[in-house]
Amino acid sequence: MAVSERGPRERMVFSAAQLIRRDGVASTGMREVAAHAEAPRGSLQHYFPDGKEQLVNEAVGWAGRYAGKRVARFLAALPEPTPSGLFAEMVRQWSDEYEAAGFAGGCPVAAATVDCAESTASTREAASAAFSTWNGSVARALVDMGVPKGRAEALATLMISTLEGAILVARAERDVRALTTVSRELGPLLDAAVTEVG
Amino acid sequence: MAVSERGPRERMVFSAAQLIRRDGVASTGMREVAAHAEAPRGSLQHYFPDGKEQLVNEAVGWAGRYAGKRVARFLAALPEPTPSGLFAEMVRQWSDEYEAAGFAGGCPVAAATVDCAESTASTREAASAAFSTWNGSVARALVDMGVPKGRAEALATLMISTLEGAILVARAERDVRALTTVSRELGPLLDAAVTEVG
DNA sequence: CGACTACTATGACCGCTGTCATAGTCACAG
DNA sequence: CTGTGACTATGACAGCGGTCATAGTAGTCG
Repeated sequence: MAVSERGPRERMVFSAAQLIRRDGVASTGMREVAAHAEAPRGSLQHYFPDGKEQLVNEAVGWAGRYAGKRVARFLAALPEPTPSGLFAEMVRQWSDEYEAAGFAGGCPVAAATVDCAESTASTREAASAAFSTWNGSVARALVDMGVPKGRAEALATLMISTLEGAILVARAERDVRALTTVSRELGPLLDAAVTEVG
Repeated sequence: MAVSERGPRERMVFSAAQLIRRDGVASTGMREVAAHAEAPRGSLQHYFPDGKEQLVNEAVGWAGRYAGKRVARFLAALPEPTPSGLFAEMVRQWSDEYEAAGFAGGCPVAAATVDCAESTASTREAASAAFSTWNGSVARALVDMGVPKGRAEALATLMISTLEGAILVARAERDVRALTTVSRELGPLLDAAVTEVG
């Protein structure tokens, strides 16, 4: 974790995302974020004058953009891109992390949704935007593989929903079983969407 | 919400589940639970001597058993039980609630996992047990429909993961789109598991 | 009656939270 | 030098969190 790179502001956003994904929004303190980012406490009110809400929203936005960009990298890593291959990569990112580093963290967007959907409108909107960004990336990738546009949007939603749920179950069970299972079971359905046209 | 029925202890567990699913574990106060259950504050330490942790764990356990029992009721409501029909009912429970009462609440087990998986071991175990109970119910139903046992377990995990994720996305977007989408897209795959054998 | 248990009722405590106020440092412009 | 902006550094504050201590009531058993 190259925390020392980049400016203190970005470090704090990044640290916030990390801590939120581990402990949830409510249990993550501002002081804790500053300490984790090795940033001065006073910088919090300087860079984030709207307080915790602003910091959390930026962390969620960052996570959404990160997930979107990952899709492109997954595609590049695949010898020949297929929907099931993409989904397997998306899932593998998580199972790899869990097996290598333990089940400490989940998805920060999910955490923000659970903790803030009803209490903090702006954060709910940030989470919605994050899912939308991510969904767009995945759908675009599917279209490039030959899936019709409307169907691609639907399958992207299915992939993201299933992945999010499997992350949740895996973390509760401290076992990657759910992740490997959904990857295996969903694969054929996804590939069928491209072959059925050709 | 027939809160006044049953004893105060059960009411508090029930109220805890309701508040947790709306605001998350960390943002739900003990005093708030007592007030919501119209129970005396002093009863908290009487019925739950191990404090919040115990109350949360019981709420999670209650939710798991509730979800398990719902499966049987869904089956009874179906003219002829099919995997896709069961999944559609499970999803519909949520989309109906969201359309009728708004997007205030998510799944309490998901909330407990997000907020406590890393911080509170016993709650993580309770969540794991809840998922296991639920998974068992769904898998058993699939077996009764003619799905081979091993496959039934896997499909149950897929159904639950997908549903949990779709709940999350729907709540963030304040739109049942994700729910209806996954129900439609996953249906054929689920039914294929029973017909492919016969 | 007394005793004992189940449950209720409050008040106090400490720790932590997000936020604000104030003052300080530092680099650089005029 | 003065000043001006960006950033840092603390201290204080009010509010709320879960928990403990203590005392009270109600009902029941012996």
